[in-house]
Amino acid sequence: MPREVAERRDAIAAVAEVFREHGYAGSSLATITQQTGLGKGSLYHFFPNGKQEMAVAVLKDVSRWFEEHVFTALRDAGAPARSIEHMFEAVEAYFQSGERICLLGAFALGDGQEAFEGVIDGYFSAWTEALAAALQRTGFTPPKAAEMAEEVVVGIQGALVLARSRQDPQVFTRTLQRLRRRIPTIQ
Amino acid sequence: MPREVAERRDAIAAVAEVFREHGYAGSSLATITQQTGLGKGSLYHFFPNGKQEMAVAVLKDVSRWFEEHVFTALRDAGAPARSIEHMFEAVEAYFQSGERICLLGAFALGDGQEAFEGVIDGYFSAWTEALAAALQRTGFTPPKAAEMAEEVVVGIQGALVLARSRQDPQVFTRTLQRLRRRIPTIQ
DNA sequence: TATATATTGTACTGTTTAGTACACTTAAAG
DNA sequence: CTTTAAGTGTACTAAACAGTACAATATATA
Repeated sequence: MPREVAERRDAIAAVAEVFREHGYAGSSLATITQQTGLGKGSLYHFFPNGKQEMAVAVLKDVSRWFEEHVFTALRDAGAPARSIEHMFEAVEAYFQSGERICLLGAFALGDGQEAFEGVIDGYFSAWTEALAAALQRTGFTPPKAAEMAEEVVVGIQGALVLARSRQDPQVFTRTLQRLRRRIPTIQ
Repeated sequence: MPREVAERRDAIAAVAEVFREHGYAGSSLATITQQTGLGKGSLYHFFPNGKQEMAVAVLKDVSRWFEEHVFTALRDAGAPARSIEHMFEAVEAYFQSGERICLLGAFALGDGQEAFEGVIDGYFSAWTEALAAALQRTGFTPPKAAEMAEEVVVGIQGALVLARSRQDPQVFTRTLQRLRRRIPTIQ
């Protein structure tokens, strides 16, 4: 009866899209099976603890992606200006120029499942601190670098909220441009 | 059997708190009755179309509050700098210095119920445009005023996301201070 | 080909879901 | 005191819910 054999990795990516569209509480098992093509058998095979485990896996997966593709470069010793510009490009690509929301931000504002808190906090902490470190290496004092890092992460999250609210992705791309301009040491 | 008689206005405020805590899909009728103390009889008396009507009423109520207490003053002819400073104070009070989230932002990122889109878009449009008008009256050119208005609203929403994510309300108050400083014409 | 392990469909369970129906109670007005 | 309308509790329904159990199938290794 099974047509294809899937991997947990693919399952996570597929489930992520469902959560992105309907939120955590709004994604029923029925919705997830339909939209991913994975049956309950597969889902509970990969995620024995059910929906909550799916969500944690998805959030950790997003977090890991940013760690690998963005944060690590920001922390690296060389070329801070370049790693910051790379961050902006990666962010623009990841959020599809404002058409995609941030799952971690959405879950933070949504139902406050305690199980998600750690991952969400870790994600934003890692981002802010890695960016602050890079800004410091471009010449800013530690407090100024921390302030600017917070401003950038805040701006990105806020732009995603507004882009989705007004159904206007350009709010996001405009904001990224504005934030870039605000960092003189990377021009 | 009924102890007290309530009004629709009180019901909206009570239901709003439930949505704020659990999100739309995460708020079951059982949760709502428990947390508000209103029985199903009362709820369906005030909101005959059920949960969706409750949510629309709540969102419109928040929107109306901002219209009355913030946007109108921004659009008024006189004292733009004062109305902008008043906006920052009202916003800080309304969101309880970062401990409260924005329901409209949360619903925008959550399950994309089509019924909410209009209210959400209207809220953010009204805010951005009213603020831009006030900024223009302090001396900025129309495009510069529009850009700054967007920056402020984006910043506020992003700060609410981060404050909740990191369980650190000070992200919000810090951001408000930073945004204030960025508008030289109101100092 | 034989065996072991990973993966999957399906039928099932008990609970929770949103929403309905309606009798009842309260508060206000005459 | 009576009448009316607004507000309320409770019992109910049918559908949807998360999760379980398990036999059947696929894949890999030997």
